[in-house]
Amino acid sequence: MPHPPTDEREAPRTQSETDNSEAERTCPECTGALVRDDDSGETVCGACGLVVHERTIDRGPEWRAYTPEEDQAKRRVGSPTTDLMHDKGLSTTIDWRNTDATGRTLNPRKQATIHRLRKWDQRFRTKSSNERNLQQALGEIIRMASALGLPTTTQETASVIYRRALDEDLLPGRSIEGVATAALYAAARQADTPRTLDEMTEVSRIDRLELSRTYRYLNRELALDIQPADPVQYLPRFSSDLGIADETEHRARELLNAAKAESIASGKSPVSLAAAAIYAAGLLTEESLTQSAVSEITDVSEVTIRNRYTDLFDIADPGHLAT
DNA sequence: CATTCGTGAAGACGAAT
DNA sequence: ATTCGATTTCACGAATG
Repeated sequence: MPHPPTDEREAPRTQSETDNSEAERTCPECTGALVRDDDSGETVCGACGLVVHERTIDRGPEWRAYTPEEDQAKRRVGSPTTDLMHDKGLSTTIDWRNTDATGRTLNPRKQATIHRLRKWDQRFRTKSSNERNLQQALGEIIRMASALGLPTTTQETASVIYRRALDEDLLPGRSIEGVATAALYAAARQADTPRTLDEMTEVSRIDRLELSRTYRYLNRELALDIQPADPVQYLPRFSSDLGIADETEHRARELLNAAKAESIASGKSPVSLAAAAIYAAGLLTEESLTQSAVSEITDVSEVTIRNRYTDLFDIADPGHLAT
């Protein structure tokens, strides 16, 4: 399946470039300061060495052809070399002696450099099997993320989390798919665009229970420290899925904020509260929203919606019931 | 007839032991 | 690993419009 020289360059590039502008100046993993390495074109964390941004990837062919003959001549099989492969397949080994090729001892500054190189060389080689594992996981993460409409930044966060899990040997006994899904779930929550467990399991091959277990495991072992989701974060998505008026969504937001202020929200499932708030707001704005409709798209049972939305009315403003 | 509301049994989860 | 308390869900029937 040869790809045409020109067509492929413009089409499917949409969101990825635009949001790379002046992103964060600290490492997402250890919050150390980021350092720009001009030799490799990478941005690297000064503290833990995490590579944050690799060079922009150009998936098109790196050559151009102006005649059919030229096209035939330049066409070849395989992808262009990219920076995604750390050594482009050309591994080397570094000697352990602190001498140069003629046997002379290196000066201290050079020794330090070599020491660093050796350390990284070691890491790269011992990680080669992990890298293959990572490739597969990243593929899954990207696939699921696009199915859920999650942006590239979230995918990057997910891959960082996955990498950490890999580094800490958290994988044995767990499926790659499971950890990948859990990492993406965690990343979505960290980015304040949470997806429900049910939504995740729809695009993943693992079931809800395993996802939930794996996520908790990651959360604890990696000390991800993710706060419980804010119900408000679910509102925009649910609202647009239900096709309700802005007015209604706005009322729902007010109800949730009131609930938060009265600390009614703690201990309850955030998704339930969001669903209940939408239904309650629908009553207030006379929008014909049935419990079953809300239940349908939020995956919250009608019973729970009933229980929660009465709570919301209780604390919000007891005078509103007549309208 | 559709929608809403209430109830009790049952499952799942987090915390504590 | 088990137990306990709170929350959510399921199944059902009743009331309301």
